[in-house]
Amino acid sequence: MEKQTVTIYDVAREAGVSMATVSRVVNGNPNVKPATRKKVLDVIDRLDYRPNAVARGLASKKTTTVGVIIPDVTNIYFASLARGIDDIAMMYKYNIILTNSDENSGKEVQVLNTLLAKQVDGVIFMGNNVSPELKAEFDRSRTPIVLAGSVDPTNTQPSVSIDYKAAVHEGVARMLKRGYKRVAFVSGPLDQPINSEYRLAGYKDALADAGIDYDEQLVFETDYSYQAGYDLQEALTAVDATAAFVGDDELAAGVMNGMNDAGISVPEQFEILTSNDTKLTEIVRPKMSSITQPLYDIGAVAMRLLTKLMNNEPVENKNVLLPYGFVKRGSTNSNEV
Amino acid sequence: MEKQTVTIYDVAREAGVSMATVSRVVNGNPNVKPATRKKVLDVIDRLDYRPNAVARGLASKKTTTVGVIIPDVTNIYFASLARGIDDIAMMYKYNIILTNSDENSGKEVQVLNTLLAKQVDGVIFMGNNVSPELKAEFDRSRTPIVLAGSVDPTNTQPSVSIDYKAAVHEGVARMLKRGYKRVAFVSGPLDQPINSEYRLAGYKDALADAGIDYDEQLVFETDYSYQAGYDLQEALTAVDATAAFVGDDELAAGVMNGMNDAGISVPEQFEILTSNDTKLTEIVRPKMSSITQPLYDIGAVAMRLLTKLMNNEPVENKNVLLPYGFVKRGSTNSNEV
DNA sequence: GTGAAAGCGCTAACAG
DNA sequence: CTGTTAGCGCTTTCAC
Repeated sequence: MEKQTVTIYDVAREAGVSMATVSRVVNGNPNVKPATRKKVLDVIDRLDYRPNAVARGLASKKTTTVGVIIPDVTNIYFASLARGIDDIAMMYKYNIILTNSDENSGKEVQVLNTLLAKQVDGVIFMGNNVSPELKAEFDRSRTPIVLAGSVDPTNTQPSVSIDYKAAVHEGVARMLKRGYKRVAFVSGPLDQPINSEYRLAGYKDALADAGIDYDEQLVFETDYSYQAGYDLQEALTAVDATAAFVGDDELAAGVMNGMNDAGISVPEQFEILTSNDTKLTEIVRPKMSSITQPLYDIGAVAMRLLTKLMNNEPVENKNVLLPYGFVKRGSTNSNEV
Repeated sequence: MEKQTVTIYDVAREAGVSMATVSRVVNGNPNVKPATRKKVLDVIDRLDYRPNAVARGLASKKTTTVGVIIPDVTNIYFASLARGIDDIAMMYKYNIILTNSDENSGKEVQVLNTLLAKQVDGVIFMGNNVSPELKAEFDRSRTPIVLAGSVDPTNTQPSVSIDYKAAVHEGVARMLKRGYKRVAFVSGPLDQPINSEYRLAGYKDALADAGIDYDEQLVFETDYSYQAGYDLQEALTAVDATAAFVGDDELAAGVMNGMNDAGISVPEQFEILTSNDTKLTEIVRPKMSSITQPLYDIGAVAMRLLTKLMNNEPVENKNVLLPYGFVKRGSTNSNEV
């Protein structure tokens, strides 16, 4: 498996200079006479020399690669963040080692360890449940780790996300204000803080504001799949829900299709407000009203934050909250979302 | 940036053995007395030693990481393949460096080079247009490279995909047989061989079989976006197309929604057959009939093939074609797809 | 079964 | 502006 044949020695010899000089021109060190620089560059070109990044990493203790832990690339929400991450990473000359975790705590810990073993300069973690073991690893690591589109209630780790609680609070409040008294809350697993401590909390706040009693029957905990949403129709109608806030777009699309297919038309007989404003919201019919959030930017800003951390640059705010908003589309009735 | 503090020396000293022995136990070399193995393992555990993969890579010339070039993670089709790739990679203890190329030839070449500089053990390339420059890099590289869900007409590179030409041929033939004489062909850029030399060729074959003249007016070349499909409605009706084969699901969703929103109902007045059978086909209304292909498996098999190539294992067939099929859903009329 | 020693290819002082 | 010299942390013969 000869991947690399020509080394820095070869070009040094060919160019009649020392390897230190070759290293300098390769690294753009200005302390090289233009003439010798050109000479070296020519040899590099002729020999098709390509610096071995592994050797470089060993000597410099920097690999210019960052690890990215993602629940599932196949989920458009996370994929959108990943795209933002990769673009900024590339901009700053970093590469990304991407690994799917399936939100499995054991896998997350294991994956983090192999990333650290590979000496990544930093890691971006996406996932909604930072288990105690994972948290312990985070704390132990001297490598910067930032959370993207994810929250850890302890707020002890750098992160980039939106104010989920406030967003849901406001979104549900708007539905309530329009007279929907039986607004269901549909989300992924409630053992994920993002669902329980943020979204559900926001939902409860909205209820409280409106003077409506919290009814546990209206809370539906499922997994994030389309099918799970689709299958919710019966349960939803059984409790006379007339609207729903849903924590994930694919899940919401399932709920909507399930309702419509059962003859309960959205939005006339049932309103839906979803959470992530992914392109899915535009593709389904009716289009879904949604909380809006800058998906790409969450990833991009997280990566940018990470670059600062990796370079020990000062960071004013380690827990950045990006702005959210609302779009009114076909799954809700009012003309003000 | 002290990422790593304890080295193999430390554990060797602590355990009272040589670093060679530590290396042996770490690598599962059987030539170590159980007693010393245990002793070493204990120290490793106590010191929380984690082998430095970079040093390992330099010494062994293997990094256990493979590069993956993907057009865009945000595209559900490619993301599905990527998931298959990562799962199998993980199974074989490899990690993935993922980079988006946007199908930009210059970027692809550049990205491939940085991957090779990072000494990846292999690379998986997804992309539908292997430019001459890229091809030259492929040929020059001694690192195995396999194409996944992509084709290179020269068939000179290992690859895993389906028989696009035959699939389209058969799909269009079925529509034709049902009396749709004006079947449009909608695809991404025709400078991509997958669209011109495979899909369009299959379309033409079907036409020829049915004794229908090829009408260039029915061929629509766009980009792969939802919006591009949506905007096609006028052009499609202008040429009296009564059905369409579409080369991408998101694009197809656009075409379908564009038609329906314009009052031309699918499938009653316009049939649509799409290509990738991603989950999008189930989420839209009506659901879309599609060519089926084992997305996850294409990625998985490609990665498996790559592992063999990386280990110099014999490979019977370097260009594997996985089976395709058809699903009849709501966007076509017949009861036999 | 275990140790000593020579690199892997490059960066980073330190001289000059 | 350029060369010398140590390593970086680990794998891998080659002896014993």
